[in-house]
Amino acid sequence: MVHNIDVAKILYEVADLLELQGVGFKPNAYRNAARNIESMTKELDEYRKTNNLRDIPGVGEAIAKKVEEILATGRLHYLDELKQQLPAGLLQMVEVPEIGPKTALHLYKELKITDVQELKVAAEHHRIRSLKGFGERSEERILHGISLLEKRSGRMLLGYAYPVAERVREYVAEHAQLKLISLGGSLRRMKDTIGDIDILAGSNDVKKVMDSFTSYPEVDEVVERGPTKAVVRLKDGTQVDLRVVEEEAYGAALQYFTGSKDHNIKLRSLAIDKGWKLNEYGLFKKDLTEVVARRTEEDIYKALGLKIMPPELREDRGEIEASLNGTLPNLIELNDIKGDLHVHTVASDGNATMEEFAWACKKKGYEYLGITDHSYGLRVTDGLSVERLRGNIDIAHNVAKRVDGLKILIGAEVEILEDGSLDYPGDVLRELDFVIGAIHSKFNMDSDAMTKRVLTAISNEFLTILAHPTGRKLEQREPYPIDLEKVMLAAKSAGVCLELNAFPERMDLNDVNCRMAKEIGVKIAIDTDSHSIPQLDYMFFGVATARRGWLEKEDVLNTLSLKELVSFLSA
DNA sequence: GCCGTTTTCGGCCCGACTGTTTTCAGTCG
Repeated sequence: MVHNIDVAKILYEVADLLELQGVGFKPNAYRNAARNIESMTKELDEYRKTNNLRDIPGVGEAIAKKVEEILATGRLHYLDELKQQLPAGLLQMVEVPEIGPKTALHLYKELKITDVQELKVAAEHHRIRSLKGFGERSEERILHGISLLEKRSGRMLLGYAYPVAERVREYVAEHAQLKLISLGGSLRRMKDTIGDIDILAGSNDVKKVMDSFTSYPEVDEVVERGPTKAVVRLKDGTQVDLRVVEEEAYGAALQYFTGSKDHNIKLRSLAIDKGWKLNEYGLFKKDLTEVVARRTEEDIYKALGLKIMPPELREDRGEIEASLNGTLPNLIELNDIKGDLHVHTVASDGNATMEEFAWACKKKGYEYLGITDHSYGLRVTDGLSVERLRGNIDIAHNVAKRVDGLKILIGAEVEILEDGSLDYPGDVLRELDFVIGAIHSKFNMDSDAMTKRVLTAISNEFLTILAHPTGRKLEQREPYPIDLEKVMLAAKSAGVCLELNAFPERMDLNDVNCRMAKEIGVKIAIDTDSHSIPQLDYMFFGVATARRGWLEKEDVLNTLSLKELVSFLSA
């Protein structure tokens, strides 16, 4: 089966190639369609049975036809044609910072440069400076860009970028004595991966802010410094952008720099409908003489007839429409979480004891903690034999005597074997408070087989939670092929929960899949999969991802009180 | 290529910064 994400991928590629050819507007049309398809909560294959593909925003006659072809064949003839018209290496050239589609095409036409390697040689031999519009500095920049590209290993994970960004923000706040300073961009929207760090400051002393920023001890290179904007690169390669606006316009700027781009475009068209104009300095009457709103984000949204919405929702996935008709979700908050149901102790591959975890969770104000060491089948993690698993139960009894006010639930993260059976026999599983099932091996089964494997596990009467349901590892491993909709429908009728695993590399289910789960009506358990005490804090990012998936408190298992949870588990 | 209650053509978000230029094109977000 062809998944939505495969269709989107092809459409994105078409967009990139068209852009390279200098075609105007079409690339955006393809990208828009791809984005909307990517964020759909129903598979296209299913969707088109009851709807017209053209009902999808951004999909018209031409793209609908192409989507049909992709769904039928998994390929797109048009894309193959485009690929033949230009060398594939040009797409990589565009990845080099400072090289865009115009430059790449120009270099190809004038100097027959077809990939990054040839670009590097040409710059080193000073063959580029002879072109009109290029000079010595251009060659330096290109070489610098290539070296950065070689060093750069994709996007940063939210869980790791966030603390880095917070440290910069706090440093500048302290040194420039700022009150108005915030993270912006995809980091503020809590996307699971981050391209660079955006920080926004509101101050009427720009120089002081800029100086503080560029003097941050971790800064390796000041890439750019203008009157309102500076860009630095930290020693670890992270790029940080800072914008400074006057205090009066902070709200408008924060709204603008939080994005997303598509969210902002839609807001701007709302402004245009009212005869206004929206930019990072405020919401204005058309001739820019009169300010409608700009001091706070709330003012901006209110003036446009909207309720202010959490940054996590601002992806143009229906939040503006929901705000207009008063159906914005009341998103789950970190405080709603009453416990963590997926942690590994020293018994398997964790590095803290059950008691250490218990004290840490009690300190967080949790009501319960689920211990889930690995089962025997996962040897690399020193998975527990039945005997050692029973040892865990004894440990729990002892810890319970010392840590009062926190209920320890003994579970296990049990391997889902190739045939879908679980790694402990039923009479052992019966002794546990709950059971997490997970796949850690044999990832390369085809979609039908993998789906069947998971459906078999779901039909096991002892399974409580399906861990990291797609098996993806961000920047490392694609999700394994699986029919998630079938899995969710089965989980719903079996009363099994799906996990939102908050470990930064996993973040699985992702935001879009969480929303699909909500629509189908499957409960989500947000777990950290902690192997050490500090990792318990990943809950913050798990909740953020749940919020991006429009989840409310009642959609999440571990917002239940202990009493409610116990009754759920015994049902 | 898409879209629409200023609609079936003619728009398509908007501004900062840089380098190579004397007024702007390209990139980026």
